Amino acid sequence: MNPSSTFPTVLRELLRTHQTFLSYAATHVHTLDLTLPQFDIIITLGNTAGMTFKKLGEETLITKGTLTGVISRLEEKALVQRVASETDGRSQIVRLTAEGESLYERTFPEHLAFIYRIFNDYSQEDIAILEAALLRLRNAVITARNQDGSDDVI
Amino acid sequence: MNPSSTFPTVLRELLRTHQTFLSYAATHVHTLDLTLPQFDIIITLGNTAGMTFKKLGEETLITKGTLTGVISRLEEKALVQRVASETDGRSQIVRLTAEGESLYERTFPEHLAFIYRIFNDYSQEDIAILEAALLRLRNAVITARNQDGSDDVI
DNA sequence: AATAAATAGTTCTAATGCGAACTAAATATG
DNA sequence: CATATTTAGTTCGCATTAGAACTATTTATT
Repeated sequence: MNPSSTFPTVLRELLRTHQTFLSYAATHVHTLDLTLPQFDIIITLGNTAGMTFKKLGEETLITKGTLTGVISRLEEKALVQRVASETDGRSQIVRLTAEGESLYERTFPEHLAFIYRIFNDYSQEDIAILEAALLRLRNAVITARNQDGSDDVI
Repeated sequence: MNPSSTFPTVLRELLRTHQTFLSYAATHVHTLDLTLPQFDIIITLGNTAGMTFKKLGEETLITKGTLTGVISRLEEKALVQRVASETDGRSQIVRLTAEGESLYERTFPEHLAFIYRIFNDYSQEDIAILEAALLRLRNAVITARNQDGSDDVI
């Protein structure tokens, strides 16, 4: 339809929106001297007793290879700590230190307020529409992927 | 609403959808021995007489610092070339080599077909709704950013 | 014209990001 | 029980990614 667009327009819009949002979120997080993935870990661990790398990766969408490095840097900042799992010798539990908890308590509310400012003009229904549109697109991608001649349908 | 979610749910969904789409697109592009940004450059330059780094960055959403490296790797693969601009001594024109053109001609249609498979079940109206939802979100982020006590409203 | 400010690319640093290979531990299977 | 397979994290290689500092050139200002 639009010969000048490289990806179909709607997908380019997805990338653009994603990028704009990340850049917005980063402006707040960087004031805390943290990267976006690092802060994502902090708020994911907030109000929990900690979780395994596997669970943490699933929650934050960070792959395990990357996660090792992110956690190590947070450990150097003394915001999280690794604890060996008592039930599974392979597992490490990651949890906030006292300092990490304190950071979380102090910054999460303002972060949430910062993010929610985006939705000032949204009604509950507007948000539902947006979320449904995104979910549908994601499911459409998954469907396309699974039709890709491969049999690994999960 | 959902206390276990770190970012508001809808934004987490944006990240998830974005990631799922990129991963899908990459499965095709990697068969060409190219990264996603590299292929993005190829298809952006396809059917053009080339463009400056600045324009190319705007089209592909790749920042200039990153772009230098991506273009250099494509140049090593002999798919693009840098040509000094005749009108502006600061500018470089990037354009496809004959080999790059050939790659583009050969792979772009199949890439498009691969991508369009996502929208198999979408009507034109569905796509319009999705695009409008994404655009609205992006504009909402931009609005929030510009209200951030800063005056740099563009 | 001379200087100041803006622009185009490059270079650099630190941190993801993905995928593959690797180690150690747990589970499945015989 | 012994072996094979799976799983959890780590490590490594390569390529982005953003952002800041830098160079060369162009445009604005006076």
